[in-house]
Amino acid sequence: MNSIPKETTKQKLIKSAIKVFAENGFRDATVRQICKQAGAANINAVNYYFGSKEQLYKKVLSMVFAEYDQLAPADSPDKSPEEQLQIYITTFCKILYGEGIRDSDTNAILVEEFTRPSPFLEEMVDTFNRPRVERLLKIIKGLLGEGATDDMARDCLVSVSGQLLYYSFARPVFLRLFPNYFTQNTHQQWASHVFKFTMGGIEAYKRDLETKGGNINGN
Amino acid sequence: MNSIPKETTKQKLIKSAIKVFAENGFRDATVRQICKQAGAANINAVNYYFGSKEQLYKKVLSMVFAEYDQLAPADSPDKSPEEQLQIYITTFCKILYGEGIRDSDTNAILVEEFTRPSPFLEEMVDTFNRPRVERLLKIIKGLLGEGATDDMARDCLVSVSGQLLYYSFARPVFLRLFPNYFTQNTHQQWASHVFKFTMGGIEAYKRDLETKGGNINGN
DNA sequence: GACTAATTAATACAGCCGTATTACATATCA
DNA sequence: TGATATGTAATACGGCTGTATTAATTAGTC
Repeated sequence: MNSIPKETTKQKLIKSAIKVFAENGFRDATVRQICKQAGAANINAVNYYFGSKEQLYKKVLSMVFAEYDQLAPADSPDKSPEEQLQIYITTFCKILYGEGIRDSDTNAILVEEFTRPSPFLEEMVDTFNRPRVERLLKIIKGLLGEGATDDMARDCLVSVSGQLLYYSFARPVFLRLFPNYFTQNTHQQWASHVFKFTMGGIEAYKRDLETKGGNINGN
Repeated sequence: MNSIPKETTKQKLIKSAIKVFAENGFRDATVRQICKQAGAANINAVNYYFGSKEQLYKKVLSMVFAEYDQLAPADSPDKSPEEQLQIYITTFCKILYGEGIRDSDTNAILVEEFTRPSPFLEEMVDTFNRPRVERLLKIIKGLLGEGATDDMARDCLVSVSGQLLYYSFARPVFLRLFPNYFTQNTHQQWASHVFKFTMGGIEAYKRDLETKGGNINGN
């Protein structure tokens, strides 16, 4: 009894759905394809277990976001802002590009959702992204030091996010330009570059703040 | 005679196609929608003038890339590397986010192509992106100074591109996090931030190169 | 005007889509 | 065992897709 934790049809469907949604996006993925890839499951399986294609997608989406959330860096208020930033960047690179900067299905779903959002995105952003963003904003503001404005911190945050997400979004183009990159570089290397580069960018603001004193016109 | 430069049906179809492809992507755009939006044009119009939906898309794509290429910053070898970088960043921000950081149809098509490439992307990259990338690589290498490796320049290039492209890719998420941003900020402000931040990042490498001397292990 | 080419319009068609319906098989448990 | 819930399978349906075909209309040229 309880011999093999046999994978249920429902689980197989979700697994298959992640793959098919990743490859084709929500609109172009078909329930027939999902059922077929899930094994012997009949065309009707998606509607039987999830009600509709849309509800299955919502299920998959929340799982993907939750998975990312679980991997997100833990809060470590005892460490210095610099260390916290480093942890943040490193962890994020590992999440996105871990195991040899590979294509990941969950990543593809997130990219699709970012660029062509479904009605569920806003809810996901509020639940998962916002808390992390606010934490990172605080870290960056701490690094900028006295006189730093919220706008400065936000711009620097975008600079960090842009660097971190670049390969997620522009991989095909980048691969055409630098075909060997992913065979020769690891996500750790990229993390260490982003950290160094970002600290340099923040330093530039700090120097400005120090020389200009309380000057309010940052830009 | 020659009174009004009346817009031909073909032109109207292309205009309409840009809009519909931008809104729905190649796969989900329908020729019926394109023809309808082009005015009185019949369902058959796309096939009559372009042969197929795919060939119309290819036409649109090459026009979009060509338009971007035309707007790209001109080479200015008389200027300092720093000025050249600034021109590059400023011009690019204007291309992507000009006229008040708005959504642009051509931009949406490019994003779709970047994240879910069609068979035509590689050709486009070779023709349009590669020359600009190589030019920017040289500028960055010049800024990094002696001892800079190609890999360093490439990483810095990605840092710049990531910052420049962020809003193109992640606009919906960003808007949810900072709803007022685009009403209060201009592309010039973003350009000046990216330039400052990037120069800081490059400075960080320079400092390393100077203190470490000929040390080959950059990271 | 008359003939021809170019364009526009109206349908037709096969194919795929998500979903609903119905029938069948297999567990569950009194 | 037999009744009942649960899962699986086969098929049907209306709707939309890209494209092809055919007919009607317009523009251009002698």
